[in-house]
Amino acid sequence: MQKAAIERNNETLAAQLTPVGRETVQDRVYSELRRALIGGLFEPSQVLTIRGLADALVTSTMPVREALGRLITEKALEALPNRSVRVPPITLERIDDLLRARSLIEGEAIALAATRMNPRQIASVEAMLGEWDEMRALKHKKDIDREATLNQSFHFEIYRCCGSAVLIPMIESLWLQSGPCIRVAIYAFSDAGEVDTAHYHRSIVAALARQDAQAARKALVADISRPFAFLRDKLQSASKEGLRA
Amino acid sequence: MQKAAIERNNETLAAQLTPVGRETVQDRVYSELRRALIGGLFEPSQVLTIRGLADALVTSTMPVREALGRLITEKALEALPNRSVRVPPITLERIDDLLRARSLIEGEAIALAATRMNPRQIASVEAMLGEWDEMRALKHKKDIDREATLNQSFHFEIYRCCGSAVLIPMIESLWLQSGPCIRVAIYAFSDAGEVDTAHYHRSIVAALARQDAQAARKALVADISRPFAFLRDKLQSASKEGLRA
DNA sequence: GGTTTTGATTTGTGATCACACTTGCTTTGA
DNA sequence: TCAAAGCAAGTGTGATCACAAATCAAAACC
Repeated sequence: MQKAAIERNNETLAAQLTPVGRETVQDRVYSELRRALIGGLFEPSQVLTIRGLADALVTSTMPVREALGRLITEKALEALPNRSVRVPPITLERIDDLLRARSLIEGEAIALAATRMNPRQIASVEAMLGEWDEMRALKHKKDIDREATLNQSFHFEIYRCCGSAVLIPMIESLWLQSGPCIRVAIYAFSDAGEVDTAHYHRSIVAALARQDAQAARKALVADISRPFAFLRDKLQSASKEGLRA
Repeated sequence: MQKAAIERNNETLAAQLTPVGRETVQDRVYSELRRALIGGLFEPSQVLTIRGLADALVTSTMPVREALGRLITEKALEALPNRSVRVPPITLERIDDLLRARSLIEGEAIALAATRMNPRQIASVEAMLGEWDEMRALKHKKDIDREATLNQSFHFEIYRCCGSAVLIPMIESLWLQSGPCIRVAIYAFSDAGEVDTAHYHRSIVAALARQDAQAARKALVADISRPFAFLRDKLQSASKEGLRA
């Protein structure tokens, strides 16, 4: 009965070894596709094939088809009547629709978070703000991927504080759906000249710091509206071009 | 070159034959599981196995596992660390969380619908109200399944008018998540004596008829709050019981 | 020459198998 | 007597195969 000794031994082992995790291949495929979608690696209307992705990800078709199915149910991808799957095309209605839904739900999440964040959590997002300036000062823009990742962390760090296990997955789904749209807007942005994204984030943090839920909601809506509005204008003028041609 | 003749022939055929559809087995499994979930055929915390469901549905495991994966991503089911899957258990926090999300999103949807419904659509949901009374008068209650189905049709008939392709799938996901909870509340309801659900629906329709978005939202929130509040009380007293025992 | 038909290739779907992990029970050993 | 080891049934995951539907290109046809 050396129970205590064994227990102690296990503890030292646990301290030395790093957990190897139990992620399935399907989970990795799913995460990777999510990352690609939010990061805008796929273009709107692009068709994806199971075997093509399986080859690219160096797995068999099985994990890929299940991951695709999951992405289709959360509307991150679209199943065509041909049974092929593509990333949803951009339309004016869809842009307005996504913006409205995001304003509603992310606005609610941040309003909740504003009343629940403790000083520790506020300091954490404030620190991200600083990290941001740093990156922005170092290399003046063009590191779009890094900036997008940081932006995502910033938002979800806040949303996590809303304490709702129901709202957060919905927000993730919305980001997944708007990812491809946003990305084309961002690229157009960086060509059209820099914009002051930092300003919006600063006013969000300020509102959170003084627990002003309505101000936080307002600042957030302004923040997420910007790329959508830009994309909207771009699409409208493009459709006018098309009409003229 | 009898193109026109062939075309005409095809048209007459199309008029005589009813479309057989192209639904896959996986789609049918998914729909069936959705129906079961919303209808409350599965109990909260119940564990589901792939092979068990495949046997019950008389298919192979393949369509079932893909359908389960989809239901897990929309939080209608829950993946345990053991890799087994169960319908999510009911907790107080989850009840409040679901009610808040549903009030927010379905409230927004009905507010949008209120400004967009045409007389034809309003007449349609009004007719459902009548159908309801009819059923209710014929066999006084106890036909819970029929009533739940009618309730679902009533709500989604309205939501469809909001014109948002983004909000509606989210609402479906929320119904899927709250299905098992609601069902235990409904059963408890029908034991605890009848309640006037018709009253709420009537005031919803009245608000819609006069295009009063805020009144519609308020009436809807009152409607969906009722079973949640009931369940909440039931759970609280039960936990007190458990504490005492 | 333009349209239809045919055939080859690609793709999604469902079934089945192999393997690893979990779980519950029995057996073993102190 | 009771905890630990061992065993057996059950379960999820990934790979592979068979098949039907879709796609595309060349060939045949009027």
